[in-house]
Amino acid sequence: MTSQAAEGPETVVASRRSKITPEREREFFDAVLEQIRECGYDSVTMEGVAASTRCSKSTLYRQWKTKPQFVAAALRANRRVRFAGIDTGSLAEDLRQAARAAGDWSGKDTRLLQALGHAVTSDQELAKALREALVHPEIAALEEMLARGVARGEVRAGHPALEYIPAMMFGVLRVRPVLNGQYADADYLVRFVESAVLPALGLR
Amino acid sequence: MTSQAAEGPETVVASRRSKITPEREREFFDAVLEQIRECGYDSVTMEGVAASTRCSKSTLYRQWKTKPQFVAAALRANRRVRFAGIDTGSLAEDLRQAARAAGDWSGKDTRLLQALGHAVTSDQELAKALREALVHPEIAALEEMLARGVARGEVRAGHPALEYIPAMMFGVLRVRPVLNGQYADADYLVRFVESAVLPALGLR
DNA sequence: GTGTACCGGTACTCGACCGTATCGGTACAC
DNA sequence: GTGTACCGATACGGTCGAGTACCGGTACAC
Repeated sequence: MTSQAAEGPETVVASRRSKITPEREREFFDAVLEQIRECGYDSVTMEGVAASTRCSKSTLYRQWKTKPQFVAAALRANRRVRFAGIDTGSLAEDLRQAARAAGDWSGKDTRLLQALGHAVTSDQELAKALREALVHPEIAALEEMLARGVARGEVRAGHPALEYIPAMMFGVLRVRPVLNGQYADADYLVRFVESAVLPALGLR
Repeated sequence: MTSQAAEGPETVVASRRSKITPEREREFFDAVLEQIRECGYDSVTMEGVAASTRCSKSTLYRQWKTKPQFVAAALRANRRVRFAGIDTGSLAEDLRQAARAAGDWSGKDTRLLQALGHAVTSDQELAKALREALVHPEIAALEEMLARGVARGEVRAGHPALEYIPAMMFGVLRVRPVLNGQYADADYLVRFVESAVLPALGLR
């Protein structure tokens, strides 16, 4: 519904939806994601989002049929690879930089992932959106790093630890709050890379 | 209210609450935890628990004042150390057995942790109960293993990876579903210990 | 047998939110 | 300037669950 293409006589549809600019849309998306982080998925209401963005509930329902669809759209719009473009020529340094980059976003992303973690078990589209927005891109970037390291001969191909590096990075990021009561910051993650990830790979 | 002590003339209060036996209580607790795993914390209703255990809402509210208190009580009653008593005399083998034990409970605990993960941010008592039921005991057991390994000289005291082992184990357990779409079973975790944890500690 | 305390059932109030409908206002198209 | 389409506001009916109140039944104490 966001932009039900075709069928418009000949003028492009985009010109019709005059009011909701992409910037305005971002406000809606930012608002809903922030409310999810703060109150959890279930507690987020369309009314709340409407109120906090000073728009009307009708406006939201005109654009998105249901809450999960709305949230999924927000996630897709939020897609962005945290550590894309990291390529220092050294796997160890790549991983350190990835850790730093992840640490800078840790709080926001962790809370979002946590808040949505259960909702996705009951909504396929939401699950897909979450994976494509917050999980897959980062995993793919990590795997590329590792592949480059292998290609350069820094790590033997088929090294058993390779398979677990993404899970380790993500996992530590994810559970630190519940273990230590604080989000994993860049320092913590870099030290983790130095102390556990690199040794596991036989690096350094 | 569960047992508002004192003041009873002289007969012990326990004899007064004749009907709800400890076994019956366990039914309530099991039911609510199961519903949390399935539907998430927010979606669990006292009505639902009452219905599924064929008791009255009044009965639940007589024992526990609010939903979070009820859930917290259920968690406390559920406390149990998954890998207590593991002590093979070898750190590597201890960790392997811990991985196996964790894998056997992976699905249940992971779902519970996930479902409650966000609710705890808004209820202190619930957070404490969750930590004491599912997190701290396991962490403590892990740290004991590690301490024994250090004491036996298998790992140098102050080894930098030591600090991260619990987070690694828990983290991998926790994020596997979102990365691979399946819970971490015993095999996966044992291979993880072999491939990443032990090498990180310089073992094996 | 009598009393008591708690159980299970039902009905209730109250508040929150969903999703819809209605309406006046306004930017933009032409 | 006129028309149109969408915005924001508000109001409404419907649902659902929290928590409370009441009530009849029953196990157990004595």
